[in-house]
Amino acid sequence: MNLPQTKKTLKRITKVADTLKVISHPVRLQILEELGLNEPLTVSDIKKNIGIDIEQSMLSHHLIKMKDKGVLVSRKNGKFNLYSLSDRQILKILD
Amino acid sequence: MNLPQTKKTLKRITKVADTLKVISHPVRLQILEELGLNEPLTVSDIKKNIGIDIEQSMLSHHLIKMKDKGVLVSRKNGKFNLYSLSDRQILKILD
DNA sequence: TGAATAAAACAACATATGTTCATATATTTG
DNA sequence: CAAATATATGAACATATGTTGTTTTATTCA
Repeated sequence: MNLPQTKKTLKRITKVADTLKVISHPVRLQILEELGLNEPLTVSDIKKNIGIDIEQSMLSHHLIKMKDKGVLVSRKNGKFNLYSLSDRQILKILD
Repeated sequence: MNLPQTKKTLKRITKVADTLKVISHPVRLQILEELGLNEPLTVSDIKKNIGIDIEQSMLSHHLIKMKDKGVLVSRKNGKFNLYSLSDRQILKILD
């Protein structure tokens, strides 16, 4: 393999770094994977679905951080908060 | 886009997380990009080539961390240390 | 209305990470 | 051999991040 490459600006590279940084965590990757299979999902559904047992508040923190960085989006529906991927391209990284 | 996905084991996901974590830094991404264009490179070449002005020891730290996590490999040639990517697939992430 | 549910917010702390600076090691070369 | 060059190592510190536990806020529903 030999990808053609244009050099990226520092700004663009910093953006990539920020995105990677916020998903570089086992729980967060599992959240992404879960949303890759089924989208959108409520916080409680994600809690149920991902393999790990995790505190509600911890999960909420993870979700909000990823939302802050633009990896996830959410919309409210009654008392539920539905999360989804803002760009499914990110799933490629899981390989 | 709709990628077919098999759920990954926690171990595998943790491995991915570790790899992403160690490259989630603007300088490190630029190192990868540089090695993507021209490989292998000495530490001093990398220092010259990447856009940012960076301390020698800092650069060394970055390189060694990425090497520790298996992202880079290095071999010695005289007083030079030649670094290269251990898997060029990683370059895909830069997009 | 008040209990129950869903989720966010906040505070406190521990650990990890990035950074700087100073020093050490290895190799080449005059 | 001494000086110069290339790179790694290590200590010290600041900042960022993950984690836990507790408390709010919003919403539904009996």
